[in-house]
Amino acid sequence: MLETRDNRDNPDNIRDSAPMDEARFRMRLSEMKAALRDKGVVITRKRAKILEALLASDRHPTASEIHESVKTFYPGTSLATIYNTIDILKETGQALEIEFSASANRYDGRIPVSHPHLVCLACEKVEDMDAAAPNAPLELERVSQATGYDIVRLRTDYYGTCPDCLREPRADAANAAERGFA
Amino acid sequence: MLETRDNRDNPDNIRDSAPMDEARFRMRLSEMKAALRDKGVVITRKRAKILEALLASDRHPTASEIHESVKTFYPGTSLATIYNTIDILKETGQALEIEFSASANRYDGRIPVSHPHLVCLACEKVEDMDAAAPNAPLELERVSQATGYDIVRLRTDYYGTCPDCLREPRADAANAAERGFA
DNA sequence: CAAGCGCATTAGAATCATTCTAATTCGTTA
DNA sequence: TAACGAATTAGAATGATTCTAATGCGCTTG
Repeated sequence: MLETRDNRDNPDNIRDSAPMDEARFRMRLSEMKAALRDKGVVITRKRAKILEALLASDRHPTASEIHESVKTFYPGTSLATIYNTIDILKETGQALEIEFSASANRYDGRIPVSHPHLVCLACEKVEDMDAAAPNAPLELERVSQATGYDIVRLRTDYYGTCPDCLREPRADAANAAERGFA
Repeated sequence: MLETRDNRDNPDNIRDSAPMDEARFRMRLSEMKAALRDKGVVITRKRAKILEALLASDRHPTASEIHESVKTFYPGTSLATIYNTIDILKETGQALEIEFSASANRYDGRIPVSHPHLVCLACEKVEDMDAAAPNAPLELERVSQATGYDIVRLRTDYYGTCPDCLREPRADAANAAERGFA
């Protein structure tokens, strides 16, 4: 079930929770594959499905959610394979890990460079926020200068309750389950 | 062993890794205790030591680091007590949890409101960055307006390598151990 | 001072995401 | 077809955190 978009209601909306359109999806997918092949990584059928599952989800999937999705095509797939592939994606800069300790980590393959996220504490969904992204590289440079650190990545997350959960304050667990990865 | 400060070298330095001075330490400590008492929380001797350990560390301690520290005073102390107390601190807004999934979470009792952190990927130390803090509340309001979320917290972390680790690129593990919680 | 109540604390088990290990399978090239 | 290396696997291991059920301690009240 696709998420309803509220963007019409608010012209200044800086949320970006929409599913990718077909063209963008395919472009990003071949971009990822090309980047992997450049590093000598073989794109197996399972790995291809993992990339697709990562891109198809509009809520930043967990390893286990990707696993569920891939298993519908290749039932025997092991969770270890998902983690292996995610590791490669992280190493090659093709996916961003969004760490959570309470629950499972989530992954962003759509926009692998640092950008802000909106995290809903009720349903645990993670949305991209495009607005502030452009100045991120400058920001890294500025902070490196000021601190003496060699800064390589910036994490910016806004935590709160999303509009959907504000509207229907049901049991958190049920709410979260309802939005499960398709 | 105290951390050497490089701040003299750079007047624009926005790092804040110095140990608190005695006066600030005591002020913040009684502030925390007062806040807890206001909520009806009993300040036991163990809990007091936990607060002190949290404030005394200049690298944002983990639960286990706090545990080690408290055990030098009360050897029988259980890790569960540390986690219980941290939970209370989180609930009452007196400590900030900095989540990591790869390793243990770290806690900030010195500045419990959202502010940027510098995270060293080599030695895993976490430093406060004061500079950008003032506009954080405005930022929350702006993002709430734009997204329809009810934003309650902002997390901003800069990841990279700290000046010390850049200078002496030793084995990461040894480096990290060397800076252990005192 | 004694009795009783409730919170604090405990040890250890349970949970859960992630990583590791060692064995097996697959794909490609010779 | 044979052989090699990489991909994949099941299941064990790890490690932080949470849970559970029992015990202890301090405080109040009679």
